[in-house]
Amino acid sequence: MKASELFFPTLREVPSEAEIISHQLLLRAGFIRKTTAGVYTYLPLGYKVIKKIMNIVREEMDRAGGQEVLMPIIQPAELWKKSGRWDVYGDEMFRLVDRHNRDFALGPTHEEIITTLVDADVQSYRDLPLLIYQIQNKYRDEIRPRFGLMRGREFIMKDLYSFDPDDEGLDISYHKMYEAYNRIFQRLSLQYRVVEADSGAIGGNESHEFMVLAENGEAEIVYCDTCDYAANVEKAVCTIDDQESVQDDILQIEKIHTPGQRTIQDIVDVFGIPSRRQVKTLMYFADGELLAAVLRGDRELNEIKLKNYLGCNQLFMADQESVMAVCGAGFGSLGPVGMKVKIYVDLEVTQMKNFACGANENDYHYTNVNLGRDFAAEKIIDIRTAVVGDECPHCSGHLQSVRGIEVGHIFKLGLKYSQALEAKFIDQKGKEQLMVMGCYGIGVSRTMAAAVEQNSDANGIIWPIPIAPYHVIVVPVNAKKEDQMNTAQAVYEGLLSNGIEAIIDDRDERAGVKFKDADLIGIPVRITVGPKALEQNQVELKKRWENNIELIAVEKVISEVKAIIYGRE
RNA sequence: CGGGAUGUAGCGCAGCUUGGUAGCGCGUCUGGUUCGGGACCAGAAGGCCGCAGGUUCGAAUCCUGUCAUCCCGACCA
Repeated sequence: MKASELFFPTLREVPSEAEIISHQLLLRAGFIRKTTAGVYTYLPLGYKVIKKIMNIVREEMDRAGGQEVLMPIIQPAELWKKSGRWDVYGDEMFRLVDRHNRDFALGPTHEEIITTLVDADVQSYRDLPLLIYQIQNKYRDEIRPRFGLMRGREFIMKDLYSFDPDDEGLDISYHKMYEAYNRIFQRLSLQYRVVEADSGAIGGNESHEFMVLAENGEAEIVYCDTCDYAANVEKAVCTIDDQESVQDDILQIEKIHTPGQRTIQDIVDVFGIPSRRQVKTLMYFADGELLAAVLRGDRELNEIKLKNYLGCNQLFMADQESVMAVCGAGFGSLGPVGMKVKIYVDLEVTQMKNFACGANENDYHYTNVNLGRDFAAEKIIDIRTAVVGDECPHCSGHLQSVRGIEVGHIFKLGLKYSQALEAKFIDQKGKEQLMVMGCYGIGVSRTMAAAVEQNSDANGIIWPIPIAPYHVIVVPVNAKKEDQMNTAQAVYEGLLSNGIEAIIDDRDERAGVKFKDADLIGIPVRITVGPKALEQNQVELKKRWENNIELIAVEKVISEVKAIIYGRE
């Protein structure tokens, strides 16, 4: 490709809307342009990267036994009503109405379509297992699209669905995908980590996320410093740390006057009771029912754990008025003693003795409160958010934390959709059975952003070779000098005929401009044809990720470049 | 949806407080000089001042509404 003909509008300045590095660089380097919030156009360079990622994904899906299809973006409401998700999915679904006033959605995911399809056309156990996938746009009207490609409302996703006759089959399919995903992210040359995950709204039991490690990642990952346990904080299990257990004698409960003191910190400041000797009481509505969650004063509630435990659809913090009406006190004075609603107590509270909490009466607290004696729990469960330093749930190690970008997520769905959509088959005994399903997603466009997030420097992007839009850029220092241009042209054509993807920067620009652009768009190998070296019949070779420049003979360029590209790939 | 901020030329910004008919840098175009890390000189094009309404002799500027974008929180590939 001639740079003079390539559409890659680079920007000198950072567009003000871009906050994180991948968004800034993809805009500046001319890979993407925003059409509207969370919706982007991929320009030639950007789309080349997307296609490379897609191809790696496709190869590995095929290798794992997947079969590629293409399902519709426009999906009829009936399917979603049948699965029960038309109402559950809520505002996140883009909805539209056709001329006959029928409801449709732009597909946010494809369980409904694929399950219906498989149900209609698969009747026998002989046809299972089936692994069906597609790479296609998904539509989710996110509450807050963000960070360019990182969280779009339209994005490119690979989604595979597995259908097996039984749980053992699902285990095999799940394992195949687990392995395939590892191969994919290794081939993409990304630093990533597989973590245990919450299965969220999609449902199901077992689930793993593939996280590309990056400071700007939206997800927090905790991992053990001794064993290989790693999990999304949303999921990370908290155990009781025996070291924390308080051995004191149980004391008499006391009510103290605490005028104007509302927060845990107030009680620390005024009474010197450390936050770990206090208990906080949070009020929530779970599908309309008010409840209290109680945990140690210095801990955070993990709403996902609570929600999963309750099995409710909606969980949100109660408002002050509702709380006042039921408890007779405001937020800062709540406590489990005398609480009139169900109390869910965090596991860790069982290790506490003689702690302080609100008295459910404004401006009063209790001290020396004890679980069991002073109040009863509806249930004692793990509902706190794991933090750095917690004991590992699998060994005696301790948890560390890093941030990551979720680029892949695999789920065991079980019977959730096959039940709702009646996806059945006839087993060997002639009996009708429900198919056991799994689903497996990779955010292709997000992966591109994640790759940039992980591979850049002050000058621009540094593409990993397997997904670089071009392998080599050939830069004649002065395109008007015939000898330089001729050599550059010869090198360029040699690369092309050897199957190497190359750009020749034939633009009548100063060398500095061409170097800046080459760095910005992140082409892995740069061949510079300049006057000094050319006298020796040499050219310069620079790897984007290194600072030094090598001089090599013109006739050796092809073999050198091949060694770099295929050596690293 | 709650909180915060911003909309002025392709990009980055000034002008707004104190109304008087729009400016700077970069980019673009033309000519010339240059030519190994975003050159220089000369000239030029390019603006519904987000949109609508109001106040005023007069609005980018003041008022009201509205739309859009971005950031923080709940959502997710």
